[in-house]
This record gives sequence, structure tokens and C-alpha cells, in this order.
Amino acid sequence: MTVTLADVAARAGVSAATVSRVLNGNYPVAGTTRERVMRAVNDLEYVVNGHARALAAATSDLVGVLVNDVADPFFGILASAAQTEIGRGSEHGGGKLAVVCNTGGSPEAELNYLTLLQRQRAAGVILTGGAVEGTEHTHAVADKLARLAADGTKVVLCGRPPLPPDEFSGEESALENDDAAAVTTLAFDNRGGARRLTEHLLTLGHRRIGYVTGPANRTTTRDRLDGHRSALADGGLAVTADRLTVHGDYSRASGYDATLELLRRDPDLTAVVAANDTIALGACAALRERGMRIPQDVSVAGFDDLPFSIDATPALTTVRLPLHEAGARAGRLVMGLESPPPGGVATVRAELMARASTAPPAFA
Amino acid sequence: MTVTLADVAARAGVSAATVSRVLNGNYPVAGTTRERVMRAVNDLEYVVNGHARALAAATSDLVGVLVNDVADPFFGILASAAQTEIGRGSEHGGGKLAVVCNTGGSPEAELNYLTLLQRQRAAGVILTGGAVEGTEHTHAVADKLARLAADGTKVVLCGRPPLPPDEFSGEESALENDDAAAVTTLAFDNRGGARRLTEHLLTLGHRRIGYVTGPANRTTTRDRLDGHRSALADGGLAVTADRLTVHGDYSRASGYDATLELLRRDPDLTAVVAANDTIALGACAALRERGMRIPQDVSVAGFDDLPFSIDATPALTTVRLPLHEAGARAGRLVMGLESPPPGGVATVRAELMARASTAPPAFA
DNA sequence: AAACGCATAGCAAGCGCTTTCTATGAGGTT
DNA sequence: AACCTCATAGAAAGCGCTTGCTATGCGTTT
Repeated sequence: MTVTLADVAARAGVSAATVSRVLNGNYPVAGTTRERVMRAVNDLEYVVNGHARALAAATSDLVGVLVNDVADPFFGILASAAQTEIGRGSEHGGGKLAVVCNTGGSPEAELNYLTLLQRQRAAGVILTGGAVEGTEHTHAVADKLARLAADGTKVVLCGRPPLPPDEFSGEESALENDDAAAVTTLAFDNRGGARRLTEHLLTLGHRRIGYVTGPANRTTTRDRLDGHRSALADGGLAVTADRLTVHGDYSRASGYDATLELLRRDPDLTAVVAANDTIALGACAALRERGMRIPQDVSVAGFDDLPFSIDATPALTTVRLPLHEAGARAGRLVMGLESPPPGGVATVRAELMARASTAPPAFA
Repeated sequence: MTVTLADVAARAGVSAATVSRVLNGNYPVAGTTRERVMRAVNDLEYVVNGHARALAAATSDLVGVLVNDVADPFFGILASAAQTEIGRGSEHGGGKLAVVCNTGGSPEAELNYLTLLQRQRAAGVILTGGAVEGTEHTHAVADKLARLAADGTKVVLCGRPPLPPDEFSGEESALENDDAAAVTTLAFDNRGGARRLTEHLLTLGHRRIGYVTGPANRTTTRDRLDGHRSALADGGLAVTADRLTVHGDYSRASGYDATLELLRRDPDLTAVVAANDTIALGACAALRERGMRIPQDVSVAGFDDLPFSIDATPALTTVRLPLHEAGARAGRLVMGLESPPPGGVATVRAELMARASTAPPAFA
């Protein structure tokens, strides 16, 4: 049924070794022989068995890309960019196969997929998006990553903080430390971006600023909230920050609900800052429904600068994260096409994009 | 370095066969033995080598999902839903690994990825999005799919028309026909949806309707344009259709440019129909920039009903494609969790979503 | 008490490929 | 003319796992 190396060898009248060599091109083979083999390969439509090859050569052409949800443009863009770099050269047999895995943000699912990838002896793994902290599996994930790195799998974190320095003691400690160092990190400047965003609102004159954030134990949530808080605190508004912060889940619906809740807490709110653009959209919908104009009555700001933000009306003020570049860089790093930053950690800048959805508050 | 089955066997004091059986749970093993083995597995942190397993058992736990671009929500949603079904049960060792591949819509890239997947002896392949017709590689893709199906790989087409019935003659013809039948198709009712959309505009009273379409040789483009055309033709407006159709590439930018071009061709246009929502967003931007109000001056409609459509202002009239459901179904089909529709082809309904961006034209 | 069946476990033969080591012959050397 | 070198090809040993077949020992059956 399936054509094997041996079949090709037989038809070409050579040994299997020779066919393998022609295919891999890493050993001298006479021109005429090579031709004969190639003809046989084409005649038989032979396609090498990747598993057999992987087993024999102890290499793999799979790279895992873990995302919360491909359907979310934030991750879609990251994954798309990474995938392009990973697949680069697959026309010439170079390049690898990117396995995009939806984890839904759960460390449990992450762990699962990591094990699956470990099974396939993946050449590399990229983890995108913030990490969840403090669950039972969180440690397990870090351990697994260390183990993968130790086994030669390239690990790249994109959009999450570096692995914590080894918290263990005991005989394995030194080893694990080294492994952690083998993990490259592309951290996003969530804190700085959020800070600049809130400062922008403060500068415009806002004082009653509501904040809609994401799930509590996520690094991304924490960092963005921290940035927001510190900006407010510097403006002497620490209390506002506490009173006007509502947790959601990064979805449009939660942005909608949370905004209604904020309005309940302070009907005279002049600005709503959302932890991401999707939430911001929900916020806009809620405000509009309440008959409030943006930005005349209430300013709204998001985070990420996803493509649709520019098409919101009014165009959304947000913080731009160079997702495409970051994803591509992660892809290159995992493929070893780019040398890791010194210390293994690079921070990706977040840039304020002041647009039409924010304006000075009306003091009616 | 790496722990193998033999290591586990040694530590548990049993044969490799027994360990394998414990792990696969498809052969009776005494409780005490099983426990001993499991302890060894845990102690050693053993993870089976997927390649070795795949080779020995001639099975694979990879499923390919080919998309034009994960960053595009249309594909992101499809892929996400499919992936969820494919990975379902991976906690218990069930489920497979979804490999999402960006083809950029090029048959050449499709062919490449299909070969890569064939190498890995993928258990299944899902192709999403319209097909490109008439290129040299188009046939090659169909052939490759037939070959994969013949080799036992489940093939599911999602959002593209069924494989053409075998056009070859010759000794292999019968065989290939069978293979084509083994391919399951989830076709989208692009034609019907487009038709209903344009009828909606016609019913509202529009007569000067512009159309912004996608790249020429794509099945999706063709079908949607066909639907639009036939609706216009039935309204006696065939000429309008020809004059007011501009080709783009499904991007926001091309929607913007094309709309400007339409306005040039007919400044008194009362409606713009876009071949997808992204184009529609570009159209809105162009119109707004020209100082035209939507829908008072010009109505705008899209296609797909991507999540952001509802947040456009005004909310976008469009045609809803149940992408999530379709993707999930494709996933189930490729996993054999759902029996294929009779004839191997099912059509996914497209539903008109009349919203605020379309209204009767003002006859000023 | 002899014969049998069943539940478990092990043996060993691959799965299809890579790669080390060895063989062979042509061409060059002294 | 005897010897060495280099280029090229083959033989064969795995890579780590699954699985058909074969043992082994116990509880049963008559």
C-alpha cells in the first residue's frame, strides 16, 4: 500500500542507504545514481515517513505554539506571525510544522499540550499570552518547561514574564537553574503601557476613571492593573482606583456588564479604561446604550490595538503592542534563526495610540 | 538522557511489552503489576516517544488544519472550533494534536503543507476557506487529497466546494473516484447568502448597488458574486452588476480603495455590498471620509458576520455564517466522531442579518 | 487425579528510516 | 608494477515502541 524507502531502493537498484542519502543530501552520491533515485522517487510518489525519520535521526520537525484561543485576534496575530517564521523554507524541505494549541488560558491544558508535544519530541515550543499564577498546575508548567529545555527543546515565552528563578532547593536545583536560563522570554511592557494610558487620561483632566480588568490571577491582568494603579496613585487617586475597578474576563460581554456596574458605582464617571480592546468595545456598547456619547460624555480606552480598534467609532484610543513583530520574533527565536537577547529576556515596547475615543472631560 | 520504555520496564521488573500494555490499556494486566509499572513511570517521569509509537502502531495523533491566515477571525474561529473538537479528550490521552497551517490561500503552500502532513502520516486533514481555481497546483492539490484519502487520512473540506468528480481517464480513474467520495465536504451557501443579501437591498429600494469582491479565481469570490449577480439580474439590473463590481482582496484596505473607485464610477450610488465584513469596514471608512452618512446616504453590507460587525457603527448588515459550528463539525468529522452526511456533502446555511447599516435609499 | 481453560506475562519480530563502519574499484603515486 | 587515496555504495545495527504468538501457572471440570 504505502511506498517505503526500500521500494524506492529496489526500483532504483540501489541500497536503502543510498536513497536516504540522496534524500537528505548530506553525503556524496554520484550524479547518475542520484538521478536514478530521484526518478524512482517520483515514479513511486514516495513521501518519507516522518515518524520513522524522527525516530532514527532523533529529530523532529514540529514546533508547538500555545495560545489561549486562536479565534481571538490577539493570539491569532501572534500565532500567524510565528507560524510564518516557523514554516519558512518548508518549500525547500527546511522549516518546521507549527502546532497551534488552544489552551483557553488554563495551566492544566497547557500542561497537557506540553506533554503531548514532549511525546512528539517537539523541536521547540512557544507559549503566548499571560500566565496564570498561583494554581497547582502553575508550578508544574514551569517544571515541564524546564524539563523540555533540558531535553533540548527550545522554549520561548511571548507575552508572559520570564520563568521565576528556581524556587527549589535540593540536589537538582543547579540543573534547573540552567534550564530556566535556556528559556527565552519576550515580555510585553504591559505595566508601562497601562501607566502611560492612564496618564494620558489624567493629563486630559479626567479624575473619575473606571477600570475594567481581566481575570484576577493572570500576569497580564496584574501588570496592566498595576500600571493603571500606579499612575492614579501618582495623581493622588489611589482610592479611585480601588473603588472603580471591576474584574471581567477579557470578553466583550464582560466589558459591557462591567461598564454598567461602573456606572452604578459612579454615575458621574468621565472615563473608562479597559484592560483590552475587546472589553473596550463592550464598554462602548454599554455607554452608547445608556445614551452617553463617546468621548463627549465619557472617554474610553483599550489595550492591544487590535485591527478593529481603528474602525470603532470613534476610533479607539489604545496601547499598541507590536503583536506581529513579537510573534515573528518568537518564531525566529524558537527556530534558532535569531540569537536570544542578552540574559534571555527582551521587553517589547507598548506604545500609546491616542485617538478619538478620549478627550478632555466636559465639566457640565 | 531520555527515559525509554525499557528503563521503565527494568525499574518495574517487567518486560517492555507489559509496560506498553499498561500504558495503552488494551490488554489485561494484573492490578499489582499495573501499579508497579505506573509507579516506575511516575518515578522516572517517563513520556512515551510519539514517533516510535506512531511507527510501530502505524497510527498518528496529528490532524492538519489548513487555513488562509489564522490572524483573520474568519479562519481563527473556524480553526479554534475545529481544534477544540480535535483536542477533545487529550486530558485522558484521547484526542489528537491539531496542526494549524497558514497557507495564505496559495495552492502551492497548500500542497506543501499537505506533503508535510503526509510525511507525518496525519490522521486527518481539514481544509478551510475557498479554493483557488485554475492554477497549475489546483489539480495537484486535488490529487494529493485523493491520495491522502486513499492512504486512510480523513479529509474534510470546510467552506470550499466538493472535490470535482474525477476528470481523469485511464486505469486509475475508478480508484480515484472512490477516493474523492471518501472526502467529506461542508460547503458554505455563499451563493444563496449573497443572493438574499442583495435581494434585501433591492427590496429596500436600492437600484444603484456597488459590489466589492475578492480575488478573481477563488470559489468563495465567485459564488458570492454569482449570488449578487443573479439577484440583480432577476431585478433587471444585470448591467449595473457588471459596471459596479470592483475586485479587491478581502482586506480592509482594498475595501477602502474599491469604494472610492465605485464612487468614481457612480457618485450617486446608494449602496455598497462587500464580499466580506472586513471589506465592508474599509468601505465604511471611505464613505465616512467622503462625508457620506451610513445608512442615510449610502447603505453598506458585508458577509460572514464576524464578531466585530455588531460593533461597527452603525451595526453592519451582513450574512451570518455559523463559523463556530462549522469548524466544530469539521473537527468532529475528521475525528470520526460524527458520521458524514449522505453523499459526503453538507451545505451550511447562510443567514441574512439585517442591521442598521442598510436602510431605504433617500431619494433626494 | 488427570486434563483443560483462562488470565497474565514475556519473546521477538518488526515499523521505516538513519548512520557508522566496511567494502570496492578507479585513479594517482613512487 | 605494487601501493595508497579518495569517492562512492552497501551491510547492518539500531531508534523506541507495538503486538502476534508463545509460555506459565493457577483454578476448574469430569
